[in-house]
Amino acid sequence: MYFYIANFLRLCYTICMATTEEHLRTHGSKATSGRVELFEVLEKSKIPLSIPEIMKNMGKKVNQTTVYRALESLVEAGMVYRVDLGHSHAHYELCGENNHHHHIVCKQCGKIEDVAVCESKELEKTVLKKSTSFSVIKSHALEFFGLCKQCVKN
Amino acid sequence: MYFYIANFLRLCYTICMATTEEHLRTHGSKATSGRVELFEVLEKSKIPLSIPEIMKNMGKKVNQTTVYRALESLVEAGMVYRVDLGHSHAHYELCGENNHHHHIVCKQCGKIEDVAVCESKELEKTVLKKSTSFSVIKSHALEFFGLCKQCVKN
DNA sequence: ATAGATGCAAACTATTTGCATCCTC
DNA sequence: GAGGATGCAAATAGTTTGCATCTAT
Repeated sequence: MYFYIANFLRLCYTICMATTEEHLRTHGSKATSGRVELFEVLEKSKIPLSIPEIMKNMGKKVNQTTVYRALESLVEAGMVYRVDLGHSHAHYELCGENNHHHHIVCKQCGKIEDVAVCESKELEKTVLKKSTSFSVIKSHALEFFGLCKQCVKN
Repeated sequence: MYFYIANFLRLCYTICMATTEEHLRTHGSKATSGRVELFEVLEKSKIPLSIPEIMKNMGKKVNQTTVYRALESLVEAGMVYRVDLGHSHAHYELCGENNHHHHIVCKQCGKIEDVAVCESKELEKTVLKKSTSFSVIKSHALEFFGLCKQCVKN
């Protein structure tokens, strides 16, 4: 019985690894153990992570420079978003297939919540129509800043 | 004749200074010569400026720390916006009374254009409705990234 | 075999802090 | 006169670069 469960789990793991690795390769990145793990750290997180947070969440010790460079190439390959949350450092987040979203950040405690609202297509069309010197929009950033219920109470 | 023009210009200058100074004071900031000039540098610029750009545009030499601190208090007082354009440093821009707007940035050449599009009120309402843990929205950031016509050609 | 990925050291850039002095109100 | 504003020096944080070595394809 335990044998079968173990086997099943191993299978899951193999499949999961395979898809992550495949995903990296199809986007022109080498599937090194470091990048696979970096990818999975981002995958597990519900909110955008800073560089130190990413490094903390990786089991294996990785060099900071390597993380910067890996993220840079993942961003360029369109697998990762770089998010600016008004702190003076970047946060990173996986580009989900169908979960394009934005964020709302508490100015007091820093809490981050995902926001599903986005009429991106509409917005981008309007912007291009109004713009005099731009003809292509590749992406956009939309973040809200406010107070969470907890902080409003206090 | 020239005398009258000169006088007129002096009057304009005086009025302008007076309003800038008054503006600073009513927002709880002291109207020092440095802050007045910082304010006017931002006022003259059509696009958000970085710290080095601001310092370059100020006639008087000012310390970088002072600029950081002045901007910090102007942002807190709600007179200035801090804008993140995907570079790894902040840009600053005056909050106009009735010209709330956003930006589109060229990924290739860095060109910045203002974008008038914004259904802020609508958006913020929707966001609050959907959010589980937030009840107040103070502000939002919306920037577009793409390619300007010039860069598309090349 | 080769091009990309990594680690280390060091440079560079961005931002913050402490303290003494100055200036506006 | 008091408290905010400034300048200087130095610390801290964030990011980038060069180079030698390693590794996935």
